[in-house]
Amino acid sequence: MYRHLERRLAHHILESLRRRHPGIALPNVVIEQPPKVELGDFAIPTFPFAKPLRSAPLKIAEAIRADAGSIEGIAEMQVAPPGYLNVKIDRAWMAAALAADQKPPTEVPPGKILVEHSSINPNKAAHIGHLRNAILGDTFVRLLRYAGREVDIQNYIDNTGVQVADVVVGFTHIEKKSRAEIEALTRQPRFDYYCWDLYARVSQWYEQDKQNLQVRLQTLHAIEDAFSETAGVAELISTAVLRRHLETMDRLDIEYDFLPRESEILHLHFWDAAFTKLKEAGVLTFENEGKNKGCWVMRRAGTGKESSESSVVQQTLESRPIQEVFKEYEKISEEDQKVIVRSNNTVGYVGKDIAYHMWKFGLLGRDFAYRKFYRYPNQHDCWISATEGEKDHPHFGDVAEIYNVIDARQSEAQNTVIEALRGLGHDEAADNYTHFSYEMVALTPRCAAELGYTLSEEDKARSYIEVSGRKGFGVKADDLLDTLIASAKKEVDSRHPQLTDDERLTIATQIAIGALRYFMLKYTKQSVIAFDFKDALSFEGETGPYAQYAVVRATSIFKKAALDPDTFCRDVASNISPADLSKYLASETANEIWELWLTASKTRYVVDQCIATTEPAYLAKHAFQLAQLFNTFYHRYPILTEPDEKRKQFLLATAAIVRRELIRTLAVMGITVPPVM
RNA sequence: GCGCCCUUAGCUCAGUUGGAUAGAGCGUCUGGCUACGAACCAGAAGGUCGGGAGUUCGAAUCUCUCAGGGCGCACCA
Repeated sequence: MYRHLERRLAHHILESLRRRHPGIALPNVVIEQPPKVELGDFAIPTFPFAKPLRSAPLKIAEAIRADAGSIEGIAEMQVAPPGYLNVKIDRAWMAAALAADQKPPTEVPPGKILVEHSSINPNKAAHIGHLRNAILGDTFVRLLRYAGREVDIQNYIDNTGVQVADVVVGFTHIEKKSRAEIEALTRQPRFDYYCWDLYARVSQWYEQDKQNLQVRLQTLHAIEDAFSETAGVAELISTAVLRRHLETMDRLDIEYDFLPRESEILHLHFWDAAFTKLKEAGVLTFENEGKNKGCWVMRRAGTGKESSESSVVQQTLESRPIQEVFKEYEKISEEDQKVIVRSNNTVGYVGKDIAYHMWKFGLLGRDFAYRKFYRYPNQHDCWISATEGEKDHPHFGDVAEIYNVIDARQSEAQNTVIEALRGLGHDEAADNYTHFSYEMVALTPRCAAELGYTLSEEDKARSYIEVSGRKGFGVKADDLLDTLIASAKKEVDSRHPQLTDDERLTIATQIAIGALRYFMLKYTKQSVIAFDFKDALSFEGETGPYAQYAVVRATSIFKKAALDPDTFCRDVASNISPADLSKYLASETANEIWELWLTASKTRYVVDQCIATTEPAYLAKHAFQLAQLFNTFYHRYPILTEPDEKRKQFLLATAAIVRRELIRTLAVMGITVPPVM
């Protein structure tokens, strides 16, 4: 409703200016927030209009005000020096709309969206870096769904790469385990932890003797042959670890719809189909000389295509033979080449990714086979790719837009895939391809020391240290969750000894997840998170539990009043007359409470902003702001002891609406609220 | 060397398309619980927004430049 009103206002102002000054090109109407609520709810700077209209900002503001007439939902406009038009919302009107939970009609763009996130190598336990990815991705999915979009969630599984090969080497060459022994191990709890340690040992083993790297190459090669014994072992291990990843993420209420695997991209010959098209379109060129001799290469993204393009134009104008110019244009300098097909005819990661993304947009002409892989406790099925699958399955792929939640280090590879699509003539697909890029999670030197790693003097001076799966250096996702739950449990135990242990554990788990998810969302994507247990385990201040606590407080008011907060909330619109809303919100002293209503009305506005900027952190800020305003309100206005019955109803309504919006906001972040805490 | 990102309070970070007195959390200090639960609230101290130049009525925000830091730039994924 807030967003709706803002748009209506912008439109109205622009129209009125156009009427007054026909034929003059006008800049966009900027609408922002005045620094204080007393001044108004929207502020329109009129400076940008001064030049085109040849008039003073204050005069323009005055003219707009005079022309405005009445706008539904707007109470009044005031001109403020040096050149603002401050607009006040009709508080009772807005509050009534919010109380009735009115949602203005919005047009949902057509087409399905595919969000790819997590994509953890299935060779070891998930760590905090993977948590950031999954939480960002899952929250973005929830944002899109809140906005009414249809979304498929995919988790790409690289089950034939070096990382899986390394663990296979560990089992078969270092531990010399038989297939049966490995199979028995996969049934042990937290098999992924076992692999975590083994993976680190394999890396050491390679370092001990470079000859050992030969084993890796052989293993890698053997895995690609679907019928080999090694491929069977790799499949066994990667599937078991994958299952563990799904379990870990399910603890955070993160689910997937489909798990496309690299093995199927290989075995179903996705690449062959893509390769043909890429050659035809001239995206790939064959190198006859230089260091990439015998390879099929393409131009690396962002490597000066524009300059060569303009030089082509230049040279064409000089009327050189077109073939010669074309040849020069095609020629990519060695350092700008990205090898897609190696000289031994095997295809690299980027090539497979191009094929996979053609499939995503329905441009490949091939499809996976599907079978059910994992059923969540809520009965939702997660499907996995297969060479031969089940007859009935959901339709995946062939979508209108995609978002790939992948860390910033891979942006060049991502852009190369986008350029490949563009080179194939699929500009629309390329435009609808978003690399949802975020920075990594590192450890503070203190945290690293706590984990028992000895640091160099250089490392100690850094503000953060990168985690390394290869060194087994990092914080495992399940360990962090366990620590968080134990820490929350201790608090809950002391606060609610009357509850059963099960109840306390459930509450502690909700708090732990709230803390973790909020922690991962409060930082903007481009900020490297320097992880520290002290910050992550905090339940005070700008944290998830702070926001959860605000809801619990609101709930407890209704409990004490013997009211059901949800039904009360539903009936608010009919229980309180617009006259009363107006009376209690319009007075000069009501600014504080109005600010609470106003903020509560912005949930959808913030959601749209998060989607448009692919930045979920704004939602975390919104939740915190709402909780903070509510806590102040809670402290300042005792509700149950309010003698004026009508005012009491109004205060209860305020609590009910804020509670509703806060619960919704937290839900989009994947955070639930316990009944008590 | 080329490309992308970052530099805001003691620490960790916000600051939407340039707009009114640059904000929050933590930490420090001072207060507030016989309660709609203090996982909270009120208050104080703390900033030449890395340096410099430019564009603009107006710059933390845009441009250039310098300094410092991070990450990419494999016939790895």
